[in-house]
Amino acid sequence: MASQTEENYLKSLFNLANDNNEVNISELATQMQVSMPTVNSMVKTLQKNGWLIYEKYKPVTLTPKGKKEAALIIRKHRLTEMFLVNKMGFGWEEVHEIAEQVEHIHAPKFFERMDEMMGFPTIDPHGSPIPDKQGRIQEINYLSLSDCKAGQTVILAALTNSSTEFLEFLNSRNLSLGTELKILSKEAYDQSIVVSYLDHSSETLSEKVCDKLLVKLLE
Amino acid sequence: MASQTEENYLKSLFNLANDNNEVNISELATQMQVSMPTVNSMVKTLQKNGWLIYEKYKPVTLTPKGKKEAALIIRKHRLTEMFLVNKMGFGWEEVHEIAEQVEHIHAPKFFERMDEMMGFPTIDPHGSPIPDKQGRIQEINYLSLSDCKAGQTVILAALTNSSTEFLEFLNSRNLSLGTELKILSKEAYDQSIVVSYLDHSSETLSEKVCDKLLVKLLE
DNA sequence: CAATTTTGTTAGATAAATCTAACATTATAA
DNA sequence: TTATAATGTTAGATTTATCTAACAAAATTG
Ligand SMILES: [Mn+2]
Ligand SMILES: [Mn+2]
Ligand SMILES: [Mn+2]
Ligand SMILES: [Mn+2]
Repeated sequence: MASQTEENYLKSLFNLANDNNEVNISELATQMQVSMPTVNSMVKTLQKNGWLIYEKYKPVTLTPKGKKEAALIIRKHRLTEMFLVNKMGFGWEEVHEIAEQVEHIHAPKFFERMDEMMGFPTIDPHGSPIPDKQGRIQEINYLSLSDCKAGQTVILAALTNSSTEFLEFLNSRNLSLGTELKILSKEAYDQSIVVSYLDHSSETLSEKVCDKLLVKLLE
Repeated sequence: MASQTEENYLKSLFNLANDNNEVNISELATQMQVSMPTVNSMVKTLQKNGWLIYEKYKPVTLTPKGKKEAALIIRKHRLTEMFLVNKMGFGWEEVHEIAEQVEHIHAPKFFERMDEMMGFPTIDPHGSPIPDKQGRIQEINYLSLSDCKAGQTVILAALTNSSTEFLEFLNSRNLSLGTELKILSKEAYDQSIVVSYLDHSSETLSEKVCDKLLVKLLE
């Protein structure tokens, strides 16, 4: 069984993996907020325990076992976030920190009950997919709002970043998942987009914001 | 902030404390399932951090700060157990192991929401009192079923032991908190008691079982 | 009270997870 | 293509939580 520390490394490895499933030591060090020697020694441990493949001076790669374990921790994280929002009344900006701790609890029934009580949700409160019990993730290909054009109507479906600050910004504008946005115009100079939704007849969203909003095109 | 390990020591210290608030190193070692030298070194650490008073060859004593911290961890444990039973449909025999992990989560709002959702319960699923937010415990003086006499009617209110095995024994006899028991007779030889309750017209409970059943006398 | 048992301490070792300083390799760029 | 920068490794130290072996103090008992 992976330690809590190892579990956090596995999650980061899973999230950082590129198209070749590779992760560099330096990226991992940055992500985990530890020094490179710490990562170097940890990847040796993780390899010894069968979670990843490591060769000197090469990027590391999760084994299938490591990938599944990571996905199952992410499953616990996202189920917890959804439970906190749907069953306990938390805001989507409050749940990440709590889930970061709850994800390490070893009690399959606890998470199965959450899952059942919520009717087996497939996405978390930020629109990210919840891996299934086998650790499989259904990847959905949303469009970034930045790539949309004036005249289109879209539905806010997910976020590429779920920091508390960004979520609080969205709260301040009454933006939540499922909101239908009409794109009124797009400014060529700074790529900002003007949208209307609900009782907001005209709201300007900067490129920085639009990049982080994933949407479904209506039709 | 106490480490998870320190938190578990604080809980054990709280539970083992005698009338003079003292705990012996050997008791603590047994309870924590570690060696005496391990406890010896840990109590020095706990003293250094202000959780207890330690003098060579003397039993240790929690400081008020240590006592409060312990009570607040026990509060999280018992709130969790109650939440698992009342809001998530777990049996009273399934919740201790999960609560043992959840009690270490640092997220005051999480436990406050549980508390709110349950309407501020004062006892856990095994009848033990839930300390308040200040770490104060309301001690209730129940009677042991062993000390009751034939002819008396009592209500099962709490347990002195909540091991899974004992809880499963109680389940098998349909005994749960709140059950009204009529004491039909008491065997002088082995102190066993014959009771009737619900649709059980005559059930014999050994002294070993009666010792662990805490009851309220009806009038 | 002296012998024995129980309880507690010290010393020294180990494993996990981290660090800094120094060095090595690989990648980038002048 | 060599100098420089970026990335990665090694060595050695630290902290936390644990252990066993050896010893010391306190309590119990004959
Ligand atoms: Mn999250
Ligand atoms: Mn985590
Ligand atoms: Mn319990
Ligand atoms: Mn615990």
